[in-house]
Amino acid sequence: MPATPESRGPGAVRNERVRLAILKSASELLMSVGYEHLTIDGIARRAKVGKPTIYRWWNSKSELLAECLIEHALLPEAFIPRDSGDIIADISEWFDEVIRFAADETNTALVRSLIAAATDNPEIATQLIQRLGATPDSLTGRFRIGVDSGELKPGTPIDELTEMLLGLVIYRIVGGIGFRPGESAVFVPLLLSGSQTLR
Amino acid sequence: MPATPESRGPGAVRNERVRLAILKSASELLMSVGYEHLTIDGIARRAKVGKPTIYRWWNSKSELLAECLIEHALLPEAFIPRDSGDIIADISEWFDEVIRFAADETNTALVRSLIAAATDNPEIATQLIQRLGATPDSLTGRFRIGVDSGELKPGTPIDELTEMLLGLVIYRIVGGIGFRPGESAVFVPLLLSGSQTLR
Amino acid sequence: MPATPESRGPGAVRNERVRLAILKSASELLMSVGYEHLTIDGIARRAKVGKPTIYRWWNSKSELLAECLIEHALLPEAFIPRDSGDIIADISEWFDEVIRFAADETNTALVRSLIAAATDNPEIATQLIQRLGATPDSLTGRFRIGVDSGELKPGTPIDELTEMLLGLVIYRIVGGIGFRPGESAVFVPLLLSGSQTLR
Amino acid sequence: MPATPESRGPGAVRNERVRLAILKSASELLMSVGYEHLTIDGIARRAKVGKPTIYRWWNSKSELLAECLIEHALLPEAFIPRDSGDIIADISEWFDEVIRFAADETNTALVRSLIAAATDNPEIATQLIQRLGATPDSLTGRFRIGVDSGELKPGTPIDELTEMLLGLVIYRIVGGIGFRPGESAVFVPLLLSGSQTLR
DNA sequence: AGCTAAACGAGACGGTACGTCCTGTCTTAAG
DNA sequence: CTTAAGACAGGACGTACCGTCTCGTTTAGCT
Repeated sequence: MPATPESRGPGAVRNERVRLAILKSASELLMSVGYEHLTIDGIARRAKVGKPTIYRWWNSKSELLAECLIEHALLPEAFIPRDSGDIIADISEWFDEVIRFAADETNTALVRSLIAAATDNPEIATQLIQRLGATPDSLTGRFRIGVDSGELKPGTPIDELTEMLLGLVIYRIVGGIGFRPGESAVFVPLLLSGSQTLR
Repeated sequence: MPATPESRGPGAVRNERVRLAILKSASELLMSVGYEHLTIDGIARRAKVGKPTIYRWWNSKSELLAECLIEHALLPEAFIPRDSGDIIADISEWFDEVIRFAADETNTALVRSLIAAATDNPEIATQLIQRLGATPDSLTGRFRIGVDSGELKPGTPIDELTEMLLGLVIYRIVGGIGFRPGESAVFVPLLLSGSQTLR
Repeated sequence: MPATPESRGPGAVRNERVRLAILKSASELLMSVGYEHLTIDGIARRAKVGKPTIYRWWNSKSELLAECLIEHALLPEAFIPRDSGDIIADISEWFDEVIRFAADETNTALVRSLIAAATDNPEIATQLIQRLGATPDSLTGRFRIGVDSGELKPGTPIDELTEMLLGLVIYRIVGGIGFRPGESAVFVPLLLSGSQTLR
Repeated sequence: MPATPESRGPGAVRNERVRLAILKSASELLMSVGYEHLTIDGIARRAKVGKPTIYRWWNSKSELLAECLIEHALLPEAFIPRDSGDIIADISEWFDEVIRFAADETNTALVRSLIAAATDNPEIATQLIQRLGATPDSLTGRFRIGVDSGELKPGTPIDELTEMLLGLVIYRIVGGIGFRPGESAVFVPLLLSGSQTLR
């Protein structure tokens, strides 16, 4: 059982270097072999760490991966829409960035792995969609701004818009469908047309 | 790959009873233990079949599951929208049916397992989304009818509408978010508002 | 169960070509892979024969090998001592021939395999020792002649002499010890000195 | 290959209890089912041990059996001739003891199994013949004493005498011939007559 | 010449064991 | 008390054979 950070007795303290080596190894292995073939043994070997050290701090592979996400060892950059005042343009730009990201097969394999992992750990699901855009300072936030500034009608269901957009991304990645450049021109107006105010 | 059915030389023929027993066992076990804990050994034991018999016909767990889907041993009923002439009502009804289905935790666990499986077998992805509604005689078809009958504007991006709707379903199931009854009243108009014709 | 030879009704008769192909394959495989790795599947494959055809006529691997020995498909030549009138010379010559045979590693491997097979089939043991020399027209026979002609004392235990000589050969082959050329000059006098008559 | 005992770094040390349980199980199973039906799975099950634990320390069934012999888990008692001053009597007594041992069908089955095993592992051959008598403190040794004390002629080929005697034993056991009580009276004088000194 | 039953090739099948890999727990020695 | 190393029980992996069982096809004797 891990000691609580505060009232610590004698003895060595948790070694941060070790913790980071484990997160790094886990991330690298996930990217190279995928979730199915990711093993604790492999992570321990690569991190030059004893297996029990991993089990001491994490209860499962997916818990470890969740921490990788939280620590930005995986998916280091998030996708944040600009605020130019033109919501269609900004969301389209966000979408194009996602398309560019997904054009790299390594990235889609990684996200697929994370979706598989999310399947048995809600924390990973949460982290993953936040990283893709479901946060107050990303997609959701931009929609909020749109409502507040009058670009979008009052009462526009912001969370639902976000969910449909991210759902689409996940759908395409799981389905192995890929994106065509320029698709933002189809999706974004389709989704927002009913919510825009007439100017 | 074994000989094609037509040009058969000598030798015993594939035993259909055995094939069905395996599909049945695989389906039942997937539902009861989930993809992570689904084992070939377990399937063989439950089907009272030798392990090599499974490997003779399928190369992997996921290939076997794909055939389960194709043979309707898994997700036996599909979701097919009605055509009442009112597309909002029909799609909402479809959505409500999905919500009812997802209200059962067993079902969401099953779909989650299938999404995990789809992660390393595109065939499963294809089958899964078809079963949920991405076919010409289901969601996609109903949108098509809507366009043909004039309910929806000409040029409405039918496939994209389908993808967003199914993406949303997958998003919610992966994320473990669940649905609230009546949500169709939010999503369906949101999605279709821009595509409807004025009457 | 094969029909009794007498009361045969209609129907195809046992195919001699097939029988010989099986014996040949079994012999060749035994020589190339050894008893441990000899498989019925392999024999059937090599003989281009169905497995049940083998099981129809033989109940076990070792039974099949026994027939290989009987049919001289294995160890085709036997070791037969000459009768020059000088028993020491003749038995030594026999021994030297055995040494020459055992100098070939393939042969010792084969005999080792046969000893292993003899371990669970007495028929193979019988055939093997007969082929090496335990028959009335081989080693045993030559000893008999020696007694009859007065070279050896009356009452000399012929079978026991044979057993010790063959036992030695088996001992050396099992033990992987091998023979040194000229060893007959040690063994044969050692064994026979007490049984010779004074001339 | 695990680290040499001296230069040990960290890590749990080999568990002796486990090692002995495996040797014991292997020995018992060999005696009860024979070499042909001896399985690693069975040994592991009976020893309540994981299969990989066996493979960690032994590369094959026969290597494991060799260690059983070395550790006296198999054939615990050796056959050691007395030294009464009368070599014929002593070797005959040794032989009678072997006959008594071979009268038990369990024992001959065991030795047959070991001969089969020796067939693909020279170490087993070595151990087996040592246990039967080919050591300086057993049969070979008694012959040596005979030479030194003048009972046997100087230059008597000691090793060859041993080989013929043990070869005979193996011959009989492989051939399933068995011994008749009192046979020592035939064999021992036959073998030694030419080597005895006249007193 | 036609019939029929056996033998045959091919190969599916239920099983058992293989030897490997991984899991999660444990033990040891070093710091 | 933490850590690296690694032994351990357990269990699933995917493969190789076993011996039995269908299949269709071929073949040889009998009618």
